[in-house]
Amino acid sequence: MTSQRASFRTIRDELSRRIAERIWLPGTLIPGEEALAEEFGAARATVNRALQELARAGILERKRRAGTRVALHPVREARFVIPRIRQEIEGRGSEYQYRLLSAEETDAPEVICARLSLLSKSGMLHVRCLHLADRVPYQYEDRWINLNTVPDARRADFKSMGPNEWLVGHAPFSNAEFTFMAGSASADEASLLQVREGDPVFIGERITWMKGQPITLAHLVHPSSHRMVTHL
Amino acid sequence: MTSQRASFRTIRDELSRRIAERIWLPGTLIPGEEALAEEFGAARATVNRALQELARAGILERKRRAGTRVALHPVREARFVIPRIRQEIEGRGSEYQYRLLSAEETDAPEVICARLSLLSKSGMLHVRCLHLADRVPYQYEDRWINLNTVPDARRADFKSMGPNEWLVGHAPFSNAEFTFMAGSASADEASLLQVREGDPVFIGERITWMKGQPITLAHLVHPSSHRMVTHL
DNA sequence: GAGTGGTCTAGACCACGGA
DNA sequence: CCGTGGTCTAGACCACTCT
Repeated sequence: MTSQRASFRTIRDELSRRIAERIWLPGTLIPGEEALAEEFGAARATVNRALQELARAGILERKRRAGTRVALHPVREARFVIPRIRQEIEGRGSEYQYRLLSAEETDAPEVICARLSLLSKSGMLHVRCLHLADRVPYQYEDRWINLNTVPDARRADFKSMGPNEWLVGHAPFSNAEFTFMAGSASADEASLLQVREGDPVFIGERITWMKGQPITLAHLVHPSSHRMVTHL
Repeated sequence: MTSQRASFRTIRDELSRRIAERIWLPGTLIPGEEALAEEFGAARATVNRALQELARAGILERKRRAGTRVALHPVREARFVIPRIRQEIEGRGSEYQYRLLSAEETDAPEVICARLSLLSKSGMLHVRCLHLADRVPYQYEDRWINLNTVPDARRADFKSMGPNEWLVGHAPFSNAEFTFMAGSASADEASLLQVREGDPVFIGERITWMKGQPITLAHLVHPSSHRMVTHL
């Protein structure tokens, strides 16, 4: 018996409760949309929306003809926000500062070409900069921008605005890959981040594409005090 | 002119295209649902679904009365799968091995209590184990389980099954926090992971709750060769 | 108050894929 | 084949919020 008026939210939460409280065990075939619609006194479309949300969250598995089952091996996903460095820092109430270290058009080394699946190593813009929070080094950014895809970047002024900030405003991406890892600070990175050489660093790498054309590869290095936190 | 038959997918993609190709610039107020429905020859509900998906993805911002705008500061999110270690390793075609190092009921140290907001330090199960891929250390797991929330864990046998595997089957969580960071291998961790003491390690920490009750805190340490990858 | 998005309904047809 | 989920429609009412 559910006293609440029908709504995809209440239905979703009630079904979610039945799964969490193990009334429906993993692997159980749950009633069809029609049956649930009748039970909750709702339209099938409403039940459908509730079920789709749970399926998207990974706690239900739906197949035509076979029906809907409680996921046996819930492949749960979490989300993390793709931070824009200025917002990230200012959002915590810290003062954001930016320092351009270098920006030059040059040939890309082998590693970079390979990482971006580039045929030609020319027409690349190499930008290095530092982001600070409350005057303390927060992130060192080493970025390659593909001028063949984003020719406008040649005229961009990275003295006052970080390349990420410029890119979100001028070159939207359709596709991205994020990699996170741990590494050791090189001599350069150490002096910029004010840590000792060889100290652990948290590294994020992003590659973005627009319709299959690589836009940019960003190598983002944080001191080991950095935390990347997300909730589910 | 859109030649495709109306469907929330085609509408979504077409709107997405207009934004990506800067036909609608960030901040633009786009036509209302009714108008779009007419343009695409679809019902308003169909347009609504397309718009909702784009809003959820962060590229549109919708407000009642104010209409729908192209997001100025697209707060984009990416998803990552919460891996179950066995699947993660076997999914790459590697052989999974598991080794229990210790499991004992003991008082939790201050740090752990604080992290879990626990009032009492008793009734905690401390489990340490190692996960290997192709006989190479892959992850060292140091976990605290709250027996007050999950009393059944006392009778669990962690000799053949990792605590994560046991928990997903016996104690679903309603809420979780994930933290990722870089650190240095302690002497213990170094010998277990077969790296040198002080070498960088990639650390993941998860805390899970069931209805506000803390279930477990897992501290997961990977050698620095580890990569966490996700796409958008 | 009024305009916009948010949700629900009843009915319909379609597509997939298991039996 | 045919039952199940996937999607669409036309219409309706509601909720929020800007003016």
